[in-house]
Amino acid sequence: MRLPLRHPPPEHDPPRRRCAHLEALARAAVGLPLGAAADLVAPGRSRGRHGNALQWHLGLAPHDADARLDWEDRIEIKLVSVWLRGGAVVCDKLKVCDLGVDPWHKLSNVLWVFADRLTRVVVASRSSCLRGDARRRLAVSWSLDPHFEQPDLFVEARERADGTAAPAYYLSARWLRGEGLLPAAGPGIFPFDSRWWGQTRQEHGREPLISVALDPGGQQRCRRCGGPIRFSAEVLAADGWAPAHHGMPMGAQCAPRGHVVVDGRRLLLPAEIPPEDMLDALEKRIAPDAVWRLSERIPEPDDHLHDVEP
DNA sequence: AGCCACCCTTTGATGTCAAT
DNA sequence: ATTGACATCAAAGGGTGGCT
Repeated sequence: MRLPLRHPPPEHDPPRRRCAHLEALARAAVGLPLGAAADLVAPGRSRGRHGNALQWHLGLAPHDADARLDWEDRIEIKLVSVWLRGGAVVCDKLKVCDLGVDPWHKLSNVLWVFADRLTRVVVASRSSCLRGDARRRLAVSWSLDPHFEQPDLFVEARERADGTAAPAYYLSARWLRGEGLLPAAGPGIFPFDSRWWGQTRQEHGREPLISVALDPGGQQRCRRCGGPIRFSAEVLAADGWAPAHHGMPMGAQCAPRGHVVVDGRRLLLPAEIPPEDMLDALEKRIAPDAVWRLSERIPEPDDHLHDVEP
């Protein structure tokens, strides 16, 4: 059920906020797999676990929902899952905040971080400030009928048996595409087959494990346990990834899981982290106490450039 | 016992093609 | 050329399963 917005749009542009430290971290995050950190900071299938993992990598505490902006109360950080459909990059609608919080403030200065839906590897980041025409375009949502006129910012309430609801602000997927925020198709963004993913996860109770195919020929040794992995070379060539069959012997980590291979040549590797560290994290070949944190590997600049208008 | 930054089903839009 | 049956595709929106 869609409801009217509670907060009217602002009539003036918000100040533009930036932080050189956050920008450096965002640049370095491209190519970073979030799965290993998610296992560390969030329980198995909790919602938003990869967003929590990103916050942790940026040096923040995995945050709870409140009205303050994530980064020094100046910049909101939003993780958006993306995948390839029909050759184009797409995403889902995105929750902004609960109905009690002003969404215009949340969206005033945002660092968007995009992660591939299949691999949970960060593929791009960009900053936005809701100013000028962008602000006026979104402000139109205030006067549109929430049901019939498809506003890009809307309130959605969930009817429950007891009549209560937890309404929240959402941004439409159309808005992210229309504003040109989504990254272009390129390395690291794979097609996603939600049917196969959902079925496989249901069969095994957990998300499938990823292996990187360095030789696209159709079989290789598992780098976690040494067991054989087989997959269709044709599917790998066509889609960049393929369902995989892990034969015996199988290690304790591999046995209870479904398996996927992704084409190593189509991965997006990080610029500031050694590729072998990236592959260790992507394939979950890393002990919980050894998971490295991006913020500890990226030096903090002396000047965060808070007061400079770019 | 609630809760929910997911993901699947439904619905509507668009494309294809053969019969008039 | 026009129409309608049928197939295919993507966006909307809400239910549900596993979490705290």
